[in-house]
Amino acid sequence: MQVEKRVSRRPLEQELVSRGVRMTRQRRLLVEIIQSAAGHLDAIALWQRAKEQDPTLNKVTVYRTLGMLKKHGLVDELDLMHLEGGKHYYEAKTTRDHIHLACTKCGRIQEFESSLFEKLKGQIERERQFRIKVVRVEAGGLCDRCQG
Amino acid sequence: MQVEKRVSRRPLEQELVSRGVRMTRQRRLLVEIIQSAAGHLDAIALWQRAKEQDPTLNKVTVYRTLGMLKKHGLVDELDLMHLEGGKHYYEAKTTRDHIHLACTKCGRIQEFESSLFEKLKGQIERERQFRIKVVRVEAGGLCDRCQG
DNA sequence: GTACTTGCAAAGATTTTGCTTCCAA
DNA sequence: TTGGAAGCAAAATCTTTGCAAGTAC
Repeated sequence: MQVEKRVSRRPLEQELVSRGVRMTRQRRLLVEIIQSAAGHLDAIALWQRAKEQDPTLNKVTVYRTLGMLKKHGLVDELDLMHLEGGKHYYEAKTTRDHIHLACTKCGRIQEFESSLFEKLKGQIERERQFRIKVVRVEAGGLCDRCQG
Repeated sequence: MQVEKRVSRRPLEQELVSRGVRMTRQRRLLVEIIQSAAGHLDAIALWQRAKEQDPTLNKVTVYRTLGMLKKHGLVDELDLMHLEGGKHYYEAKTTRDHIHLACTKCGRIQEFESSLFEKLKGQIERERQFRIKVVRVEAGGLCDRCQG
């Protein structure tokens, strides 16, 4: 199996600096919010939080920063089964991939880690000679609380 | 493990009729294209194919028909890692879920079936008491042809 | 100083909605 | 016949682009 490239555990800001990315006031703020966010943020939610601290920060800057982070593989982009519209959600990439379970009734998002998932990735890389850079697993259905 | 609800192997049209869905000329055509399509179609591509046979068919009807099929669980909605924009792709739902591998270099989409994937779904349902209605696995990376 | 980044406005892409007319059952 | 579906136009939602002014290194 391919050795998975690990994302540094250092804060995103340090990671970016070490990659030669210019750190602006705006990027510092956005990156800090993404890192400390409890849940999954979409671009507009991120923008709204950022504006509390920097009211001049433009929405476009949010999209550009997210694009930059995505290009560097430092955030994962999620759809969460499009529970509400076609927007995307972002989370800082951790060392271990996880599965998102989206309840179609209450909207709750759970995360799930599994060694089976790791094995599945290994199987894909081996059997198809496919080098996985990013993988997304999302399930929609009813969570334990929402069943009959 | 939960017993998976199986989609009938009958053509989509029959399936819809048996569910009491009104079959119009437009729906018959769209459903036939989706079923016989080789790859994964987005709404506009589906519309363009449909217009060849029925030039009056409106784009909105395509969106509404896809929404109806999705609601009935008869198609899967995919993003294919947003290789080209934010659109969605659709495929007729088969009895067995599969994983989509999207090559970020050449754009090729491969499908991958695995008993590990089935096991993983079982694990999720068991350990989280989560009743999976739809699940989507998409991996982005380099396919065998695009490495080295 | 210079190349990269931001803000602003505008455009682009995709999908949804309101309403009238039409048609399948 | 009658409730649901289609067509049309317009709007809503999410994201990207062009360009002038600003800023990190």
